[in-house]
Amino acid sequence: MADQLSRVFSALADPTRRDIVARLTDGDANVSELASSYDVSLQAISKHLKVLEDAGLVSRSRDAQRRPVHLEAEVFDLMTKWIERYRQQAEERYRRLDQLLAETDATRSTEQRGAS
Amino acid sequence: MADQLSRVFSALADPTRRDIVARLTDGDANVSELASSYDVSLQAISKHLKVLEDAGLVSRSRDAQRRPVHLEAEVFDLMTKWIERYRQQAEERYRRLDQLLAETDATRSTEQRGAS
DNA sequence: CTCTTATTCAACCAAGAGGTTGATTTCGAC
DNA sequence: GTCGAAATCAACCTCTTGGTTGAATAAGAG
Repeated sequence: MADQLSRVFSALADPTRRDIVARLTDGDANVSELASSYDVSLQAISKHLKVLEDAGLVSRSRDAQRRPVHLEAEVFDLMTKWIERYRQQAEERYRRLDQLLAETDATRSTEQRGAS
Repeated sequence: MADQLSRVFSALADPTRRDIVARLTDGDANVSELASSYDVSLQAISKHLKVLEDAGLVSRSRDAQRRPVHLEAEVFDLMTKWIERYRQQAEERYRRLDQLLAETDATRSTEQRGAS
């Protein structure tokens, strides 16, 4: 479908799916266990889990008829890396801007330059 | 529409919009400047910017006919907080599990307890 | 085997997303 | 005032999404 980062962000754009993720930090759970918390059908939750699985956010094993859902924490790093990169770049830019503004007066008298 | 967290995740689920965000870390840009980088219409980019603005990821000021787009870094914190909370909880859970497994032998002889 | 439980598959539907093109607004330049 | 550039609005189209219900599959329990 799309790249993984898109799938991860897209998966977490839904409140029900974010709630499922939150729930899974307390431990693995079956589809029906998860479904009991929401007022949508079991099939709807099954679909949500497929989306989370495709994004790599959860994995599913097998225990008789049950399919325990397990949270995969590693994928969060992918997002964190993306976010932090741009957040830091943005902050860096503000920092440089502040510095530039602060230097405006000072530099005028001494007249020194340095390429970024 | 939806809660802000949903809007933010949803906004970043699109590769073009993520690219726009990346582009904006280099500095503000007009709609047409941004649009020139992509092979979709200006109107499509205008729509993308509206989505980013509704999510609080960018803001737009006015400079004659131009509408400079500015990246708002603060909103990233909202996501980071959400992600970190569950990532840490998940890691915490693994840590406790490891500890539990490690204690299984040791505790058997000394028999001491402590509620978490 | 048959029954029951857990889950998925399939078909369908309404609403939303992302794209298009054409018209309209907003402002500076002439 | 008129022209042109920048951007948005509006109508439309197609594909996706999140939901439904009903049937099918998988696997333990009787």
